[in-house]
Amino acid sequence: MPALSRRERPAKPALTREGIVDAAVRLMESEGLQRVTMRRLAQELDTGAASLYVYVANAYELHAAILDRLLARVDLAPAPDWREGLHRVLRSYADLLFAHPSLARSALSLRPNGPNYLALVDTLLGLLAAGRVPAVQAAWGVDYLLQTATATAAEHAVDTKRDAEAEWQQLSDTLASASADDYPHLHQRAADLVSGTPSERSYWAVDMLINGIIATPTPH
Amino acid sequence: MPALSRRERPAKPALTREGIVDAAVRLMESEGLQRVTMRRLAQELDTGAASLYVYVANAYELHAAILDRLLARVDLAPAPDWREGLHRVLRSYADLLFAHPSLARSALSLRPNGPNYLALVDTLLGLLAAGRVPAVQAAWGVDYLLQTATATAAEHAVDTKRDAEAEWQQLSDTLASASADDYPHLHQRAADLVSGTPSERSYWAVDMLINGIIATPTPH
DNA sequence: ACCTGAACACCGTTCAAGT
DNA sequence: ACCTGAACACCGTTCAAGT
Repeated sequence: MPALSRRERPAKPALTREGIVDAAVRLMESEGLQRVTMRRLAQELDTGAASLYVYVANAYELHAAILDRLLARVDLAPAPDWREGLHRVLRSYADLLFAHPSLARSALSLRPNGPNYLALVDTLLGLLAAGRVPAVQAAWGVDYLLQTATATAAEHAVDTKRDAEAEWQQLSDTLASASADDYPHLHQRAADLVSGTPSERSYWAVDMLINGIIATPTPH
Repeated sequence: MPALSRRERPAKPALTREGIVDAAVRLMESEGLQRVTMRRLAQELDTGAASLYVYVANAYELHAAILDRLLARVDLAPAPDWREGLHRVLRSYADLLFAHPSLARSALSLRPNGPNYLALVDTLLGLLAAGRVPAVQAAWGVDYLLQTATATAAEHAVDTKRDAEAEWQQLSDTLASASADDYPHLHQRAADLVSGTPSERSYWAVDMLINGIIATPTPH
């Protein structure tokens, strides 16, 4: 009874790049980026993997498009103060990546250049300009502000198959038991290396980067 | 003629964790980390993939062991001056990752804790102590010094299947043509965002981080 | 104890053949 | 122009059966 089965489900929508990326974002949010494969996504769209290649060059480009789409959710709202504004924007960006660990792990090699990424960079540049940071220092600094936020999210986004708690414990133990002879400085500061909460460290890192950017002139 | 063929090649050496990691490093250096799969490595060792699981928990652990082994090559030799020492050690570390792009891409999520990693951290802590950087700031700072070096190497280590030149050109073009209305700061500083050579930027980044670490007290 | 082949459940990408 | 099935060349991991 093809007529009936046709009425049971809406007609298969035509493939478009838009629709493919939409489905990819939904699949990423429900199953993680590692499940957003050409084959799995095609299955979701009720077609074959080969069909997607009309709209998407390869799996990498698909993943980059997902990140681009998600960056729309970063909160760029103005803050009372430029330094506070930097903290807020970068925390919003980091939170987004933390909420999508599998994406975070790929974000460093996915170099987005869509409108949402541009808006993010523009906002950060504006905030640094408001803080009277010299132009070139600000431009170079923005890269490292975003890179640190991305890398921190990526580091904390451990594969679901790995035991993050166990790995952390292992590192703590290794540091705590480091021999004073072989590793004198490590031995002395083992506790400091693992001190602070993740959010204390992130906040400190942003301040540290801002201070460094302000204090360090670029060559020529 | 089994006797002959046995003499043609040396007897198949017994499997050991050591031997497996050795072979993995060789394979990584010749074909890239993406080729260091359980199956491909097993083939290299003239056995089946399943045999490796006696010595290695999984593919991730194997990759981490490779990184650990490679960190032995980082140059930790003393420098005339603590700041210069930091520059040298971090450049040596970054050069190592640059020389192995596929490893660089994975290095951020591979959290090594072998003796070579400990020696690297110990050396960085010692250099910061020589610079009279307060203990906790130094301990937190070391993480970001290594993270930035790793992330920079990872960013520049584009997949061989992708066209790094084309992607860079694309980003440059996007920045250069950013509308002054939508992205006022970006439009104004487009040139600054892509200025400087990679090594100028890396050197600046290390200075910037050192200055930030010195200038930023940790909470409590 | 260690090693193996075979199996399970997957990948990205290409391409000739269809509509 | 777009879509498809099938193929090619791969993956990680498990497990029963052997030595």
